Amino acid sequence: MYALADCNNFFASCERVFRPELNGRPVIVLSNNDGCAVARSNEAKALGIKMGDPLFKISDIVEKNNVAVFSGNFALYGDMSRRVQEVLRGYSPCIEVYSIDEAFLDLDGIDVDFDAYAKEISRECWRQTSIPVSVGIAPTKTLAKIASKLCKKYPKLKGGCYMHKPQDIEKVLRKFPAEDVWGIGRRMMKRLETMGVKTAWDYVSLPETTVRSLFHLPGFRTWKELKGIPCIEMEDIIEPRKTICVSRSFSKEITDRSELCEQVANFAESAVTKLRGQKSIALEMIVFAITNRFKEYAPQAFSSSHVVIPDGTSDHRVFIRHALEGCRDLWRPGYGYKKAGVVITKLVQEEGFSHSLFSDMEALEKESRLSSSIDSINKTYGCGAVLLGSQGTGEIKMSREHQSPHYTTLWSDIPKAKVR
DNA sequence: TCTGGGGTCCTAGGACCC
DNA sequence: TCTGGGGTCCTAGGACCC
Repeated sequence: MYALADCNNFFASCERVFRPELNGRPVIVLSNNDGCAVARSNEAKALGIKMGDPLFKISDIVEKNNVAVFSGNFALYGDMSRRVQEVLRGYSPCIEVYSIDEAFLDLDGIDVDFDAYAKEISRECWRQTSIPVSVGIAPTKTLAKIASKLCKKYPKLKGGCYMHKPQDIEKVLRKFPAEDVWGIGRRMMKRLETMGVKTAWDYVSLPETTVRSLFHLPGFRTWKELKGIPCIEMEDIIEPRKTICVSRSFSKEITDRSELCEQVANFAESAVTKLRGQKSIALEMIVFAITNRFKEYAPQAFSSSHVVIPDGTSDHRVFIRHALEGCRDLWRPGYGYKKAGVVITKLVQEEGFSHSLFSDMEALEKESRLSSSIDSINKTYGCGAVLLGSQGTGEIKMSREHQSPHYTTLWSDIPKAKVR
């Protein structure tokens, strides 16, 4: 059996933990730059606010209904996520953190009343973190996902749902929209519609040969999982990332090359910090900058530069130097760049990596010590405590007008309690 | 005025090998 | 006239996820 624990309206719920007066009031959380709604409380969903709606398009609804609006506060969400994971670890020795707000638990070898177990996990998450969590338990990951969605729909399930009898599963799948199944995306749904497939049960009822030929291996796996045959395994060991990307949209378009370079230096610094965090070495990267795709009449550009790092590096200064070369190379005058980023496309593990025969090992050693010092200072005093000159002030040009305090990650923002 | 960010996997096709 | 057979690796593009 597998459990899926999914935090309800996660970012919005995080904001409510420290602002309990917002319970009952619609809450939305915005993407970077205060662009789109990326999380909505149930009340906000009921108002018709959709995932990804740009704020300026829903400003009427927001004002009329006194919606509480927050800029994304990812330090807070990351920390709350970690707290929920801690609780979950108490319920299975094997957990896979699938995303910031979801985790799978392998329940193999655990012999309990699973329905009660699911409800207990949910209750305990709430008790320890004040985050509402839906827990679905079923014979496959795909079915566990569906079970957890049922919890959100039916409050009487008290946050936990165990689904395992074939006749129960059939009953659920007959009513469950195919497009809400994990693994069935928009493109696939379009094809399914033309075949008359509307529910998960319709999909399961397709012949195996049809599924395999039209939807290949991924679609076939989903089909089997819905039938109760597990074929998506637990990925409980954290593997190093195969690509690392840091990109942002700017609040204002950038038309000056040195300004763009400064931003790219900051993205590169952030990327190299992630790289070092997983003990990898970068061999290639792509630096890109794009214009505002929504401005139909403005000249459009997707400028990018492919940078090869011959000896590989995980050094702050060397990496940023290469990123800046890329940035200068891709720059085209006459465009207003709205977004840019750095993607590390080829990386290898530091362990076992051999430098080129002609590398200056002494210089490398020196650089490596400097890089480690940068890491430890920034770790102790916070990201951006030490910067390279090319990063300017270290700030990314973004608007964040509605950000909540860093309640759990900054000493200065810890809530104060008065004793009377 | 204003529109997010970061990943993974699979497949087909080309290059190259013997 | 007639032109093999089997591999691997890499990449781009498409699909999916949150």
